[in-house]
Amino acid sequence: MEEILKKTGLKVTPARILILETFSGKCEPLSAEDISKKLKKKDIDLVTIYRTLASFEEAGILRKVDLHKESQYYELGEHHHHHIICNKCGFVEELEGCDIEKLASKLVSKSSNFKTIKDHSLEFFGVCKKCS
Amino acid sequence: MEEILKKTGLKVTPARILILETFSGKCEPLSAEDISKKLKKKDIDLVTIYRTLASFEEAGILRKVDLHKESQYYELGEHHHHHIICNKCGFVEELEGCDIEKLASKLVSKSSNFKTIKDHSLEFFGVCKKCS
DNA sequence: TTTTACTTGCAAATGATTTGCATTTGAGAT
DNA sequence: ATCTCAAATGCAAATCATTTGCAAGTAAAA
Repeated sequence: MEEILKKTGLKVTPARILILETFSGKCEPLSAEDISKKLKKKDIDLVTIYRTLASFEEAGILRKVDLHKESQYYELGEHHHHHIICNKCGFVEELEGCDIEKLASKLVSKSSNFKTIKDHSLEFFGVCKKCS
Repeated sequence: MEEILKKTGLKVTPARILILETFSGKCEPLSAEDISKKLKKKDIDLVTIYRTLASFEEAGILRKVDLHKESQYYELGEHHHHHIICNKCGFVEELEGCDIEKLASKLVSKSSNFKTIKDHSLEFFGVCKKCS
C-alpha cells in the first residue's frame, strides 16, 4: 500500500492510505461520496478525498470511469476493461477483455481530422437480472 | 420542423422551433450553453433551453452524448454513431458506422448479472491534426 | 531536530443544472 | 373566432458535485 504511494512520489499520509485501501478490496468504481461514507468513522474531509482522487489519477494509480451517473467514479488503474451498468439500480459489473483495436482503427481510418486514437471509453447499459 | 414536434405531442412554440433549428444545420453535439449563445439575440432563457433539451430527449428527438466535458451535450437522435474528441481543443468528429454487436455479445456472454445489452456508449479520444 | 514543501480541514466560491411560482400561450373545445 | 386549461416560459432562488483560498499541521529530506 505504502509502496504504491512512494513509487509515485506522493507523500505517504494516513488519509491516502485509507483511501487507497477502500479501492483494494473490491473492483467496483467509487465516487468521492462513496469513499466518504465508507470512511466516515475515519473523519476524512470530503475535500481531501477529492484532492486525493485527483492526485491518484494524475499519478496513474486510479482511472476515471464514466458510468453516466451524477458524479465522477474512479477505479484502480491496473488493467483496461469496460463495464455494464444497470439502468434501474445502477449496479456495475466489470466486463473482462477489450478487443476494440480493429474496430477503432477501422473507424479512424475514415477520419479526416484524426490519425491516431489515444484512448477510448466504452460502457454498456442494460437491466441486470435482479431488476428484470 | 414543426411536424417533428407535432409528431411527439409536444406543443409547437417559438423557443422549441429555434432550439430544434440549431441542431438541424450541423452534426456537432451542443450543450445548453452553446444553444444559448447561438440564440442570444432571440432571448430565450437558459432554463427554457434546459427544459426543452430534457423534453426533446424524452421524446426521442435528441440523444445525450458523453464527451467527457464539463457539461451535457445533445445531438439529433437519428442514426447511431460514435465520436472522436480532441484532448487538446475539444473538437468533435462523428465516426460513421458502428459494428460493435459482435464484441458486445462476446463480452456479455461472460456476464453473470446481465443477459442483454440495451445501449452502449463508445467515444474515442486523441489529438486532432490541427493540434498535433 | 530543523526546515520546507506538501497536505489537510474548514469556509466559501463556482458552475452546471433544477425547482418554485406567477404569468403567458398553444391548441382543442365551444 | 373565442374561450379554457394544461403546458410552457421567465425570473429568482435552490441544489449538488466539485473546486479554491487560506491558515494550520505534518511527512520527509537535510
